[in-house]
Amino acid sequence: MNIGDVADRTGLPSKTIRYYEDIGLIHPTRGENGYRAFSPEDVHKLAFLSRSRSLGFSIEDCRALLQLYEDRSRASADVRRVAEEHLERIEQKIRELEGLRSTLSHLVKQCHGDGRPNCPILDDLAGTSARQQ
Amino acid sequence: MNIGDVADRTGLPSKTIRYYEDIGLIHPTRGENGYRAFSPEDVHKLAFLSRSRSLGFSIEDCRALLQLYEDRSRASADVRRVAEEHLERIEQKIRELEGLRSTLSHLVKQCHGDGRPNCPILDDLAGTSARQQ
DNA sequence: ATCAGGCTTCCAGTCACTGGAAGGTCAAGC
DNA sequence: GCTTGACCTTCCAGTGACTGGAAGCCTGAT
Repeated sequence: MNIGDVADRTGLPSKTIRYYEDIGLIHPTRGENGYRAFSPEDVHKLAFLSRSRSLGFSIEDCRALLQLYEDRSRASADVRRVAEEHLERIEQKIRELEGLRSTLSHLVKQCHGDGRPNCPILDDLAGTSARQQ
Repeated sequence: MNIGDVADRTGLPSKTIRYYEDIGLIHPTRGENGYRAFSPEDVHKLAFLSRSRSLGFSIEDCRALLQLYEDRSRASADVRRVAEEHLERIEQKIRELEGLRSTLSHLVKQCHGDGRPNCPILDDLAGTSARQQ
């Protein structure tokens, strides 16, 4: 299968698929014309990568997960650990963003947002007012 | 004031301060020895940038906010719009991450995480099981 | 024969820094 | 005066995960 068809099937752009080959995630063979020739396993791996990336796993996590997937004797605890660490990073990020949201929404509410120059948001940024949160 | 003192005062690394000069956010003068000489206004601007960045504003947002801050005749509505757009991006990001958290925590809960190879997480990634969410 | 569209490689750019190398400057101590 | 160590300078390269674009080959249809 050519790269365009694989792109259509997996939802990954051709550019991304070439990039995944560059960094050694997949190893498609080549036809006589120099085109990449993707096997069903290649397509399957790419679908795996597409799903993993859409869940926010880093490329290196994806590499590890793919290796675990291909390792018939792996322990599910290994996979679970990767997923749990990722989940913790996501939860940490959510907490950070919620803090920002709280501060920003306070500031936005305080700003009358009319044509006058006085602005509590700028006052906060400049440190000329007591900080929210 | 030398860059190291400014770094201590603003909490920004020296490298970052030099970078902010490179991209035209600040314009410190130079002493005879070639060292940057930071005025109190420079320090104030850097503190403004430090605070804005810590609230997650992009560098380009910061540039706009700094310009608004220095513009005595600006309308607070302009500032408010920048902040509101940023707030919306943050809320969007939180929603995305909450979706990921939900999917991942389902998967992690389903995985017994012992030494056996059977693993619902990999099954999901490989598309061999019905998807969560 | 020609043309559109798909394929190839390679290079540069994104964002906001960060690390490191190579070298100039300064203040203190001997 | 000399050394030492902590500063400061510039410049280049790397981060993550692509993305855009240029230049050129290949294929299938008209």
